[in-house]
Amino acid sequence: MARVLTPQAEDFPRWYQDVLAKAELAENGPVRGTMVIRPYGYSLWERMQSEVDDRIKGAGAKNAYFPLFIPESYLKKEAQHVEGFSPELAVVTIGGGKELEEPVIVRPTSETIINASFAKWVQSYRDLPLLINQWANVVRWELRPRLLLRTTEFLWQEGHTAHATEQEARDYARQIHRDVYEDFVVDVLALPVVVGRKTARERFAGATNTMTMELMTGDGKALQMGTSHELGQNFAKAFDIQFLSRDSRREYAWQTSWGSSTRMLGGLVMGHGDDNGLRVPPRLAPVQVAVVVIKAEATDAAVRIADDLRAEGVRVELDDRADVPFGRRAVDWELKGVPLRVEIGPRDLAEERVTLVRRVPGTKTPVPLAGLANAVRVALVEDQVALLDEAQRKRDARIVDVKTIDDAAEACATGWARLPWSELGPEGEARLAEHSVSVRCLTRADGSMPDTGEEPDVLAYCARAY
RNA sequence: CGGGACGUGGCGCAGCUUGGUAGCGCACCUGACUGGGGGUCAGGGGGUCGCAGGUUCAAAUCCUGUCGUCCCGACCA
Repeated sequence: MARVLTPQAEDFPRWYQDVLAKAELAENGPVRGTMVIRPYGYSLWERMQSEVDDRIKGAGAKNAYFPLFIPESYLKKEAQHVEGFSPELAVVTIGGGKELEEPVIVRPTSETIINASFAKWVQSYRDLPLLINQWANVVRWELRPRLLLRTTEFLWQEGHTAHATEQEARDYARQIHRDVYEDFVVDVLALPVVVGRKTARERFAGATNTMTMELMTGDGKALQMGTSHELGQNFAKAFDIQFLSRDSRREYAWQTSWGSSTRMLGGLVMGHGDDNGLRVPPRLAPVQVAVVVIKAEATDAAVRIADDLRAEGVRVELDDRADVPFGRRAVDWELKGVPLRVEIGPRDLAEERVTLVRRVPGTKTPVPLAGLANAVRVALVEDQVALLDEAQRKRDARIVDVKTIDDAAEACATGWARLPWSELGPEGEARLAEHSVSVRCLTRADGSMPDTGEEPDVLAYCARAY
């Protein structure tokens, strides 16, 4: 078979687009930077939503919905926030055929509109903590869109919370980052992310602290997979979110916000794709096993096998398209990254077996019918682990420890650089920016999250970013 | 906004230098044979060559203008 995809560093974006198209995940929309998510891509997103939503609820937050349109004046209430977002806003000036008295913004994020509600909802310490999450689409008119990685419109989840104390807000932001984001990305997506703290330069507009997860892409760049912010009292003061404390004093709430988006779908492709298309980790896969009928006469047997696997709790799709050549169908499932294929044809039937094809190790072995359920169960577990291990090995091999800024800039041509933050500092960070290299995050030497930006001995991960 | 390319069936492209009535691959439709990794054969549909003006007997091709898109840089979940 001809090799159709080649993820070489120099044409990685091109390869990425090919995977998206050939695996039927997504394509560009008619307006620059917008996207069409195809049904298969959306089924992956639905699985992500479901897994993330479970974890969010596990952290005690509840889902709600707020308006798409935000009055322009709301954005302006928090000075850093408006400064950070104003270049990329989509503004509506006409409604119902008439010029609007006040333009409305299509939400780029919902801190302002949600906090306007919070101001009404929060009166007493008994109303806290207030833990809200929203699944929504948002619009940011970016200068350089890239399908799924940075689109003008994207789907995401954004959490917004208010707490009585700074410590409680800080703890909650960390809890979300660890128990929702890191847990999901590592355990379900099988993507090895570096978790750390943003420098002041890279912080979210309006936040006092931003925590991030950074993924290394196939071309050695960095992709931010999700962020959690401590907002301090910045928005509480701007929107007047005050409550009466236990000792009857008026206090401003302490807040957090946190988000993860359809970019994770792009990250999945970037992190696990290979020359033959996408590879989907079994825990995420909407289709874990494709049961492929080779010739029509095997259809009845295939239906039974599919039903048996479903009864075992496996997500199965039957492919009985006898009018499409077998080779075409095999390649289709491979491009889509479905973890396992169970192929069944006359030869298998004659010997009471099936052929089990595994996407991750690329093996193809005959399995007796009686042992299929077990073989599937084992393969799904092993291949989940194998994907994470492989991605981690590749990543670690391209992280270079350096001493100087020049060495860091050079290392970032092909991978990531790691050096003590004390060697770099804000000045070094600015110099790296001239090479299009940014400090992705700061971690302690043991990989854990620093408590403050001023801790000594923290390490800086530097890379070119998407 | 600075630098560089490109606009030709649904997608990807050739043709332009040297004007002569538009072609290839993929996809699509019909039929047959097939089927254990993008299969074969035969037949078929679809484009006023981004737009406007000019030169010419004749323009996808030459000239002028215009619109749009993409890539590299600053921004970013």
